[in-house]
Amino acid sequence: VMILRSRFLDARRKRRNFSKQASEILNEYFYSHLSNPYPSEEAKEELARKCGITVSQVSNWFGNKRIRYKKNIGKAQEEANLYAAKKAAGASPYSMAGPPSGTTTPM
Amino acid sequence: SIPNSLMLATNPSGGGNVSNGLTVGLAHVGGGGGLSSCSLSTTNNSGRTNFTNKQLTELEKEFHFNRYLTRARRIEIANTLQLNETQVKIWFQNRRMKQKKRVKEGLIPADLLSQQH
DNA sequence: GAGCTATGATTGATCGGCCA
DNA sequence: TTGGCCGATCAATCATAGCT
Repeated sequence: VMILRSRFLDARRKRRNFSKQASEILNEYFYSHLSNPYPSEEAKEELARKCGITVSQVSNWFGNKRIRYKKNIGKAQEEANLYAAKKAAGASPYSMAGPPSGTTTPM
Repeated sequence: SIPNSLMLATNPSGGGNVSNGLTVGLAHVGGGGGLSSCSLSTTNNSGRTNFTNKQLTELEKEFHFNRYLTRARRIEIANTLQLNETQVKIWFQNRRMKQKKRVKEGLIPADLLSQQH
């Protein structure tokens, strides 16, 4: 693991956490599409635009989210419930076009 | 009936890292001093190869010379770097995708995609 | 400031689809 | 039918952000 490689200018070193609003938008989409958390290219573009990040960043976010959700479903369940409740309350200021296809108990 | 569910680690377009038989070079991630300047790559427990700095440098050099490899050149590079043909092929494939992504994000000039030596 | 967790990015490798 | 490439994704890991 001492592989240092020539990554001195690795972008990872300059990362910034996404804004809270962006995270809300992404999580909202993720948890409302739990049965198929794979946004299309178009959906990614829309998410990127709404979040103020790049499509690649949206892809990275979903890639990380899917893996980490799987690794700790129990912990994530809490978050899932949170977004499920938000959705149920209709308080979705960041709604996306297109039909949600998720439930809270898939995966 | 839920092909795209994350359940059971299935996904729509493949992926996944079912450990394969790739075991080029040393078959273990050295604990302490394994600096990447060593010429032999190492493979971790998940089957992922850790290319050495030397291997990466040579691959990059070759890529900048030509984004696509002929079969003959691939074999040559594989032998030189002590990697197998598939690893070299996949590395170039991933490298092209990486370059494409960077061009798309405006990080590097688009004309690189059409350069051919 | 140390220690630990959360999180965005990178990358070797896999999978399905397409094409010569 | 075969092999290479593309596009998307996985999974592990890196490096930093952020909280205690």
